[in-house]
Amino acid sequence: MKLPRDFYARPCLDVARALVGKHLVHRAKGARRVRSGRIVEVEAYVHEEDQACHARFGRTPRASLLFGPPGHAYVFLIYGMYDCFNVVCEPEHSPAAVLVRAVEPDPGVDGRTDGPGKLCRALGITRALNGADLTGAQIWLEDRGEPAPRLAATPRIGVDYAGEWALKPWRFVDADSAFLSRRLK
DNA sequence: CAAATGATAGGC
DNA sequence: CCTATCATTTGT
Repeated sequence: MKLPRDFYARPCLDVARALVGKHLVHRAKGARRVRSGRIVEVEAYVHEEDQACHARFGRTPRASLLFGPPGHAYVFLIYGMYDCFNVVCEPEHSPAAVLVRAVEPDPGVDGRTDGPGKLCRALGITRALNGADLTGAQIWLEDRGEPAPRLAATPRIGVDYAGEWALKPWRFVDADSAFLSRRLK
């Protein structure tokens, strides 16, 4: 079942934990098949005070989506060549998002999906989807009724510049997955 | 370990 | 305007 808007209108850390084990599904415009994967790794980015969050500079043009209503895609370009897919959560005016860092590819998906840039490439997710409604027909998340995974939490990857915020254990993974962007310690 | 590659934000 | 930086990936 497709996750409803209510799912996203909760505290970011709750949404992040709940997303592990759900499936990210993309139907490219005009495509007859979807490309999807089971989420095994996410990170939470929580409010302006979180010095790793794009909302730390306030409501800039790029970050404005984070301040908008929940249940929308936030896709940005990183290092000039990779897209990163995020889910906007929490009520309007409360900037927060969950970055999807790795999925286990569902059948029919080509290419690796064990990293935020790689999964976007393999699923065909680009900045054209920035702002897309996740309750729509283009891109969404769904619960396939599978058992909840065993979760582990670690600090977030690649945010060393964020000082004490870099130490928060806000990366959540399926501890039993072989498709993580990095091994668990 | 360093290159690739371009949008973004803050500073001047 | 100018440029350092960046929620990464890949190859040496």
